[in-house]
Amino acid sequence: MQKLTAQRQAILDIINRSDKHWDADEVAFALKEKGTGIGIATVYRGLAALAEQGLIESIQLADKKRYERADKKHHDHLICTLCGSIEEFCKPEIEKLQDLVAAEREFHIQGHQLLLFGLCAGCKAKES
Amino acid sequence: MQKLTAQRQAILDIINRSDKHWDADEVAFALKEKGTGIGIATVYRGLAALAEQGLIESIQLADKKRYERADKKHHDHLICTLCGSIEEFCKPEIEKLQDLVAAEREFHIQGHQLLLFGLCAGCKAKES
DNA sequence: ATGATAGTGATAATGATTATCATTCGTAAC
DNA sequence: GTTACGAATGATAATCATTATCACTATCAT
Repeated sequence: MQKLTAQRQAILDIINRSDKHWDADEVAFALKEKGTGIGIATVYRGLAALAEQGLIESIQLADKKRYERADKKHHDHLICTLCGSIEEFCKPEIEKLQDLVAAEREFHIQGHQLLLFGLCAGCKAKES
Repeated sequence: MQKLTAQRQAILDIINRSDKHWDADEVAFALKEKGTGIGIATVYRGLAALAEQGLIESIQLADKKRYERADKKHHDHLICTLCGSIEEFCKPEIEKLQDLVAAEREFHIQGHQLLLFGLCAGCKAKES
């Protein structure tokens, strides 16, 4: 019942063209620049729909949601508390341990989110 | 420079008396019930101050922040997407792997947050 | 006492997100 | 082809957690 309309394809296209982690405003701005102006409410609905269909990934930060391409390996995020940059990492061993924990509790995992906060290499250097 | 005022002690007392994960409104309501009415802005400031001092722990959920006692072992959370219940778990092995990842990237970890979403045992049973 | 500093509380403001609602699109049935 | 229905759109209002403002108060050191 969820449709992949022209607007949603435009949103998907924007997100698939880069490795950025986009928020709704950035997507709306990029669309405006491309000439494809889309109402901000439609951008929000489109992002939610695309994420629900698994066509994009979402991560929930403290202040807002961000979206990224889904066509890459699952990964988690390192977030620099100084410059706001977002790095990605992949540790299947962590996921295995998560599954173990869930099994012990008879908990059925639908998803997870692991965020590491701190200073990226660049900001760490500047700090000293 | 951060002071532990009477209001903040009242907030701390509320949180230390249970294993709940409190949001600001719940704390304000509990204080009102206790007869210690405190302005909502003061509750927010108090929670932030106490968390900064390490006297309570905070976890950032999608919609709001919640606070809990700090006087127990570090742990992460299992969140039921149906009933909203929050369970806790502890897996030091996961933390070790996180440190490993950070070391590889020359990233300096200040904190982390691991949330597992899914169905708790109770809701899983009801689902079938 | 006198500042200096931080905290308080009522309330306004912020900012991301969601709801509303009239209109439009796409498709399936007639 | 026209009709009908469900979903989507877009402008805008509303929501809701949180933060800022500001006048006032408490605390503490000189």
